[in-house]
Amino acid sequence: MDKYEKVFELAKRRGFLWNSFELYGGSRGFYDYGPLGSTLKRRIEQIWREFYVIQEGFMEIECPTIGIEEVFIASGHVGGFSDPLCECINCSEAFRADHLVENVMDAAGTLSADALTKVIRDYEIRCPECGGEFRDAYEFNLMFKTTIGPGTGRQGYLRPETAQGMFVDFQRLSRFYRDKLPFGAVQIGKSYRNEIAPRQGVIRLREFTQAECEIFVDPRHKKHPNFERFSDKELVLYSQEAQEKGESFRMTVREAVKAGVIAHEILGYNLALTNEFLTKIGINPARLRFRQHLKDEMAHYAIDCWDAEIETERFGWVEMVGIADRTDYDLKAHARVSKTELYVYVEYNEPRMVTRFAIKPNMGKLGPVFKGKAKNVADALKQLSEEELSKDEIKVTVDGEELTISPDMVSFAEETVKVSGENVIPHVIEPSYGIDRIFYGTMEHAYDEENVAQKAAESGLKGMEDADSESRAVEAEGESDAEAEEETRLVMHFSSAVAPVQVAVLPLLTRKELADPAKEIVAKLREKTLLVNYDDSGTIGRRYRRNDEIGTPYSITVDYDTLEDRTVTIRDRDSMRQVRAPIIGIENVLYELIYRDRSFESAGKPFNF
RNA sequence: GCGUUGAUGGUCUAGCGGCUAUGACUUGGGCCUUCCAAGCCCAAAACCCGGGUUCGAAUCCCGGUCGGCGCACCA
Repeated sequence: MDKYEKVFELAKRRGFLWNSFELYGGSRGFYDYGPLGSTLKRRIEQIWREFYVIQEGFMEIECPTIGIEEVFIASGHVGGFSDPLCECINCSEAFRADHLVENVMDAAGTLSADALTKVIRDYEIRCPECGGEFRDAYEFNLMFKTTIGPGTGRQGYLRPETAQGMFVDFQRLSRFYRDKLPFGAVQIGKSYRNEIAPRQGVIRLREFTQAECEIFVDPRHKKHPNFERFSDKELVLYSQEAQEKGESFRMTVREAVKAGVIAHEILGYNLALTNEFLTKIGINPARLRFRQHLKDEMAHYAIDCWDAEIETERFGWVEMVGIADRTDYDLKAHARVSKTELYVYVEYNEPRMVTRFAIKPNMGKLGPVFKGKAKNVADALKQLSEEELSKDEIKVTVDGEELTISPDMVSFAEETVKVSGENVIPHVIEPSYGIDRIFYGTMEHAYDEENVAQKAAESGLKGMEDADSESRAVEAEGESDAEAEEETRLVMHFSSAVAPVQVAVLPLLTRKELADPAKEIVAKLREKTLLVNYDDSGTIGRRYRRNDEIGTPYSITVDYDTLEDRTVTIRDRDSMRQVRAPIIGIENVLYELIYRDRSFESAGKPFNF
């Protein structure tokens, strides 16, 4: 069993992840989040909100998961989010049609499926596997199609990314932020891609959750006002150059921007922010790096793009977050298709006096002469130079017809006007998070198997060595060849910021006199909105193990001393140490342990070590 | 999508033509005055789906679904 299998086994068993539609045999590319999984995922998302919405101030919006066709025509997904495929008649192997004709054609990637079919026929291209002939090439679009409304309805698509919603709402957002750059918006939600072959569990799904942020910035000033916050932060960078050598390096954000490794401050700031986020939710910083997209891998419109990748045991380095400078590509595309200008008016610090050549066609005279064409004539006149306008007979060409205009029909002059600003199409900086992958990464990086005896010795726990040697003696008597099996415990080292259960409350024995105070404590903790698990089933050791497995950071145990002095023990998951603390105020102590980084030793008097 | 390989309680697994399908862990109820799996009593729980061969199929054959791996794909 490799780590992926172990993590999945635990995830399934403990209610983190289940295959969807299992009752009916399942369907690839879909997963259910179980009770603990949903909670863990929501807590990850909530921390994301704290970063982007609360700290950065990019408000959250929510758009439909179904989009109308125009949106994806503009975004390029209708035309470009597909690949031309071609299958062999003989062996049914599928190939990229454009790859097949690459050797005989230039720009094969731009050809339609029909054109590709023709090229394949003309050049008699055969299957590289078996030499068979090919069927016609066809486009396989990765978007789920649907119909809006009854009958033939209107063509709709399930969104393949949440980003388009922010672009489509650009004008409203700009207004909301009082037309002042920079501003941004985020969206957390489901997106859909009809993957040809989903694999690797939750790494590639057909329905998945994205957390995307679109930051609209002034293209001329890509400095970050708060750059100092992270400028001295060291990141592990795997730049284009570094990839050639195959070795990543550490560098501060400031240096990286200065050296041109990272394109600009805003991108650098956002890389550091992502680093902060991933580390906070429990990604191992030693297995986290930022990889720059290679030139041919980057979208043609992007200036620079970095993926936050984490190392997993089975899949190697996996992309978790993409952080790109998408320039003005998206806004321009939507402007073109919607025939609406999308820009922000940016005022100058000082109004500028601009001298320009102004042409004023005299519509009162042009109108009667040219009737319906007058407007076009006026437009044509505006294109002329001063020299051409100074002639006795001015000639313009309208709809292929050469017309002569007398000089009194148009006036022109140099004029000086005050210009106080200009229209700017913002550039978009986009951090885009794959929540499901991050969820898996959090699980894998939290997963650990520990030798209990060793752990107990490290933490200086009393009484456990005895128990251990006793059991060994029993085994040795029973079976001569039995190796003294070392006890291991499965433990999820979730950060208490994301742990789906924060405190377990355990009566030492299932007896009313212990259960009552335990339930009292549960109520107090819940009042502090802590996530509490009450568990009275099985021996105390078993319950500690159970909670280790789901990553509960703290366990409170009620024993018979509790009845004497109203104190309980608090156990720390990672060290397995315990302290004794009074029930009064226990909810505040736990709250501080979880949210205020209070040290465990300060929570009470040492117990059993 | 192609090839390959697998699918047995919640989990891992034995069985590979023949009565009520193996075992472990887990789980539920109870016992237990004391803190880190394997204490005691009791209980619950499985042959992926559909066809075929056969007197008889978890077991053999075919198809499907799902999982692993390889190829292809991954805006």
